[in-house]
Amino acid sequence: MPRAGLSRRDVIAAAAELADEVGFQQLTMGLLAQRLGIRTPSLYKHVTDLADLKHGVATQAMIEVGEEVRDAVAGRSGRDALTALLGTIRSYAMTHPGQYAAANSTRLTGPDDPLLAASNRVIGSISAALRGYGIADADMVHAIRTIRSTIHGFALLQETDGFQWSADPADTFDWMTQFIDRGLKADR
Amino acid sequence: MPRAGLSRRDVIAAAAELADEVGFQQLTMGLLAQRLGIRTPSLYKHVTDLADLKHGVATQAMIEVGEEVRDAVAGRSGRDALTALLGTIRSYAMTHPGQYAAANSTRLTGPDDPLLAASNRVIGSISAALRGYGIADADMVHAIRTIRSTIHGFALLQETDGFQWSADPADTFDWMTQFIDRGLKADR
DNA sequence: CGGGAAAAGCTAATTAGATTAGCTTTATGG
DNA sequence: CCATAAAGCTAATCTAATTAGCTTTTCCCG
Repeated sequence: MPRAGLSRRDVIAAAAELADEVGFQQLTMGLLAQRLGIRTPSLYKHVTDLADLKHGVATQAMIEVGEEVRDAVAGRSGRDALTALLGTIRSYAMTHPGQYAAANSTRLTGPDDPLLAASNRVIGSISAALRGYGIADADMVHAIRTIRSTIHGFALLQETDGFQWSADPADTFDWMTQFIDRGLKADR
Repeated sequence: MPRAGLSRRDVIAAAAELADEVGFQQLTMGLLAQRLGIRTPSLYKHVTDLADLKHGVATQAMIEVGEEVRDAVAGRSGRDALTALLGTIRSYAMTHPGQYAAANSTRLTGPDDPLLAASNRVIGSISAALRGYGIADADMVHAIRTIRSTIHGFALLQETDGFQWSADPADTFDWMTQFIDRGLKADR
């Protein structure tokens, strides 16, 4: 019989796709093996265990978010940059719910975790997007964290609870973007 | 042999405590049974299954958050109310990480889910806390969602990725509170 | 007081998933 | 061509959830 000829990269990519379909929590070795047309134990030739697989998906996703955000923010500043930043992340979260969840709910394995490096690249782009606001150095950390919290919270709440209320989440997102933009512009 | 004499309430309370210790995801029937001094299958006399148990923990937690938030906000307004609101939720998230995660990551089972009712009570308190800011009705939904997103995101980021952050998260939290306070005060 | 049913436990057995051990087959570089 | 590492496979183990069916308390009611 022919051989699938898989690499670690292939396996993780398939897992990422599967995670988007069934949810990151529901990602299972059996399901993935089935998807790849191999038996479950064969997966262990490519990943150490389920934790490693999930960590790989998280890292890959964070790298991708980092690239998209970098490109979105490039050449823009101030409100434009902020809008592009937030929009890109939200869009990623909506089109890749499993991968987004992976990227943002996976614990770091240590100080040399590639997920940390990828994460830092995203933070770098956030930082770049804020450059035009003239935020004091001392406030930068807080501003970045506030923005991360906001987007992340929004993405999660929308996914879990869907915002029971009738209003369109997209409108809230725009409102929130404007809210942050004004807040960052305000004298401090 | 004597009987434990447990009720559903007891079981859920023990599960909540356990969730705070080992993490909501790691909450297991076996661990809980052990904690209660009974055999695993006996738990099924009190809860339908693991999902029911976790949902019960989530609901209980949301009810508790609702009460704490209601009390914290009572008799305050404007910035005072906002600070009390945010501080209370953050404090709950820090002292009861498992229960906080439960309350905010559990999907509703339907429109008559008691978790939804509990959730709405929390939202009611947020709404009350914002009363003093004179926010237009049309903006209220967005303001509430923005605040929920912010706190929730903050709590989750701190928990997941948390100590990567060099600066004190408490400082960021204060900064964020002030940021929101100013934003809500601003003319719109 | 006595009986009996419901409640609360228990043991045994099944099932799904993850993981490990050890064997087999395919590619492929020399 | 062939030795060998990589990529698969089957069989077996282990943990956790769940179900079935039996036993023992409780405790209400006559």
